[in-house]
Amino acid sequence: MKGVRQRTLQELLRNHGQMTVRQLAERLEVSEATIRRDLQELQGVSGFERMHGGATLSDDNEPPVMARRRENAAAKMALAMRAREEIYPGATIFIGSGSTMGFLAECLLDSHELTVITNAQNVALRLASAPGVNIVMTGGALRKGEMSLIGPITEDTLRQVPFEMAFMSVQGVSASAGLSNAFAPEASTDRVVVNLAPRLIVVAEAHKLGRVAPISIGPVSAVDLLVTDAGPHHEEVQRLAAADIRFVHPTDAVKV
Amino acid sequence: MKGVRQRTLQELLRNHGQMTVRQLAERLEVSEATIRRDLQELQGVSGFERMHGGATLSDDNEPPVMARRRENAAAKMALAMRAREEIYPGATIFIGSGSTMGFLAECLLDSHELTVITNAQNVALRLASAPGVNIVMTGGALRKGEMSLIGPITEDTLRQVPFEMAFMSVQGVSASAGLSNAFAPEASTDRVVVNLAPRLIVVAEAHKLGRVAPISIGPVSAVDLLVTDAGPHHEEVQRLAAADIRFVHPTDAVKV
DNA sequence: AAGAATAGTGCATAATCATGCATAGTCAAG
DNA sequence: CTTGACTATGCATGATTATGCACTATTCTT
Repeated sequence: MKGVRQRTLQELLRNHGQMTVRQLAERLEVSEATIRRDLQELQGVSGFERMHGGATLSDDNEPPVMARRRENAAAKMALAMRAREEIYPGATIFIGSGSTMGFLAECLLDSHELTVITNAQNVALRLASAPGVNIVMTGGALRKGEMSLIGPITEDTLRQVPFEMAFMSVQGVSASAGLSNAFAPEASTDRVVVNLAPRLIVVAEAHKLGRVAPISIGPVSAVDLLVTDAGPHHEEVQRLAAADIRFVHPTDAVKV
Repeated sequence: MKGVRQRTLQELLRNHGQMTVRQLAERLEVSEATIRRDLQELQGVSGFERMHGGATLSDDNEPPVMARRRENAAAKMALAMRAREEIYPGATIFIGSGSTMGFLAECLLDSHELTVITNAQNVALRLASAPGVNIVMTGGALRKGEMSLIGPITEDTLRQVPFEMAFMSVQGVSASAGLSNAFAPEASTDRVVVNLAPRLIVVAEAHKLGRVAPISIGPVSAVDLLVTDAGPHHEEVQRLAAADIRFVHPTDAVKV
């Protein structure tokens, strides 16, 4: 029954656009638990999104980075707002790609006399409506999922445009393995940023601490400030603290 | 129900343009507190703005280039479709900025093995959902109204990335004064494109023929093909024909 | 500046979710 | 057939999340 039911489920979703778990359970004459299991299995297979209460069709041409915007939005915004405090008027800063950096852009909408260099489309688009912000984009190949520009052209541009500090988010931050990312060409660009940044500020949600992605970007010692929502009891935070990394928490700053 | 409701909420806003918290609460059958929480979460996600009493679509920060999209859409699309015919599989092309170029991007969504170099955000965004199209953006300063990248960085990038043909639209095309644009920094970038393009295809609506904008971009002799919807009786068309410019009409090609 | 309307917040409750376990099918080998 | 391994499903449970209500803070109106 399973296969047939799941096929029907997708059909229903396509026709209705959105349905609650209850509706699906009634319509398909199975328990809600089963519907939930089905939805979990079909995650990512067929263009719909799971959400509390039900599921809805997802814009199929919406890049993943935009979808990730909705995940954990509050936490990301808190991190972004804390990161913003490091920026002073008149600064020239680099902002990397990722949904958290999109939130940072959001925080900067009413800045004055700020110059932002970025390789991220979502950042540039957001800031396009900020009258007081000057935007410079790096060139490069467009990585569609992330809406970021990467590759040799990006790196060349970065070397031509000096900046005072760089904000970036990464897949993994580990005291032993350093900063890491999953996708090689992107990691190469990130490495250039790490090398060029006079001051490097890494923003990482708690679950990224201790994680190690395939490609190394640089040592943790390159990090001048780590903005995270992991509490001081988090064991990776303690290891990072031992490695002399300064980190701050969204609500209160802690210097170690 | 949260997710489903929030999707509906966005739908409602898009349709009504503006709604009070109370209206939304009644329509969605939840308390006003819930609506407020929803609105807070959706802040910035889908172009609406929160305000005292409710929420309204925010179209004020819509860049002019997006607004111009709606003007004369049919004619622009016709021009874009004609321009597309010049593109062959495997080509590497440059596409400039402007709303007409946005339509050209639209036409290319299901191309295969195409590499597009562009300095226009609207073009890049549109093509981001085209699986068969490789996108390279030039770097540069973001000109917010046009959503285009201009300046020395853009020009440097252009010199580094060879392309086979360039599509651009300009403010003025005149047999005597050549190609012209209104904004100096942008014109400088355009001039580089004109110089670098092995084959230059200019797309111009009828009202641009004969017009002369303040800054010259290059001579008409640089144009390899002019795509326009002006009929052969148009007097500037006749002058251009006399200057040995090939031009084509959206529906039928005319070689002069 | 005062009053009214709207917004934000903490908390108790209700809804939804994930998971373990038992049962009922399903299929293949004997 | 029958047996046994495997899968699917429903139900119950504890955990998580969402919501409404009451209250306080803020913002608008006059």
